[in-house]
Amino acid sequence: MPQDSAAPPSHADAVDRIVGQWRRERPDLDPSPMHVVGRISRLHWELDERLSRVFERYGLGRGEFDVLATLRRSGPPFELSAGDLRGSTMVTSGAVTKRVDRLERAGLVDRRAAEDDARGRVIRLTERGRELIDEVVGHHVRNEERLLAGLTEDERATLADLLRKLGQTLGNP
Amino acid sequence: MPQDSAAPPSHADAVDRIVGQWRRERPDLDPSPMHVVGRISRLHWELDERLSRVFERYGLGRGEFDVLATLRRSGPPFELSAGDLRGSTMVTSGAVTKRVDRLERAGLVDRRAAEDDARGRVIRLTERGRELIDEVVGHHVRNEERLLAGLTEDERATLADLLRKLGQTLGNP
DNA sequence: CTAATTTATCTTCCGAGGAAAATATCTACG
DNA sequence: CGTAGATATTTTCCTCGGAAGATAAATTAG
Repeated sequence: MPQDSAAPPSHADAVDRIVGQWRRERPDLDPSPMHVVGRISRLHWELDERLSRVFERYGLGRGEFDVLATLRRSGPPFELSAGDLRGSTMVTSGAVTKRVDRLERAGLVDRRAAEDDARGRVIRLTERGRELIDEVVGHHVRNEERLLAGLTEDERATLADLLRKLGQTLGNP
Repeated sequence: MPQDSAAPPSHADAVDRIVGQWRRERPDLDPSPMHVVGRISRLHWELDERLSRVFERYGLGRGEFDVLATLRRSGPPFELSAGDLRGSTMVTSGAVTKRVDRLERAGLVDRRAAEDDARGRVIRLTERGRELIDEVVGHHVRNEERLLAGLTEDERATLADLLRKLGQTLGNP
């Protein structure tokens, strides 16, 4: 008896079960895209959960970490405009304002008017902010490394390439 | 001149640029896990954005869609306890209560006491709810299909397998 | 059988971020 | 130069979901 292409893999996960339910209930639909889309969604949820634990240990939320990390990796003098931060962090301008508010209150960044454009504001890591993010990022990447430890080097590379391609072709076949 | 394993791919994306920044700023760290983790995060964001558009066209948010879809794919009689819904949708019990509140107000589900356990509540799709979710799900899977159109069948299968494996080994190497 | 514990759901309070309006400033054009 | 329209950021109001406590009912211990 030949293999059925719809046969579940040897170790089914929650997404396989969901796809199976849809096949049974709606045989007119092809739910196979969920194998990719649903897993990205679930993995994001689980990763976020685990990565947040590290941030919390330092009194940071995901949003604050993102801002600090964006400033840090931009290099000296560790400053960016609010608009730059919005572009890097994929949130609205209002959210950037509030994230920076919290970080400013905590003494991790400061704000000043831009020299050339009085509408603009320059957000800069303070010394404390730089020290903190440098420490957190170390824990963060080691945490990520640990989470990926179940995949071989080759698998990670293949996965990264496919995800890159998906991101670049999303909706543009 | 041999290839440098750190050389960026021909078509770098935002994550490649971020990893490059970290390599420059923190050469003591290995930011390569971000190639996978960072892309899952970004893809989730973009997918959520695009998938939500379909839900909005039917006056639904992601949360409401999740509940309706979970009830629908569970099969006749399209009813589950609040606890079952919590397990499937990865939110807290309070969030389930509120999602169901909204759906109940919209006449898409109804709630009744469980027969065997007076603490329990049974949430069931109404006729309108079933009709609506059946229509939305069709659009939804076609939307997902379109979003994945840039990947070949083989690439999708490989991607799905790697994501499944990652989910199953997360933090358990 | 009664009291303590556990379980299922809901309620209350709060924080994060989105949408859109409000401000302040810059740029262009007549 | 002066005003209309763009642009950068902040403010206001609102929704969603989390955390933790409240309720009510089931289960278990004695």
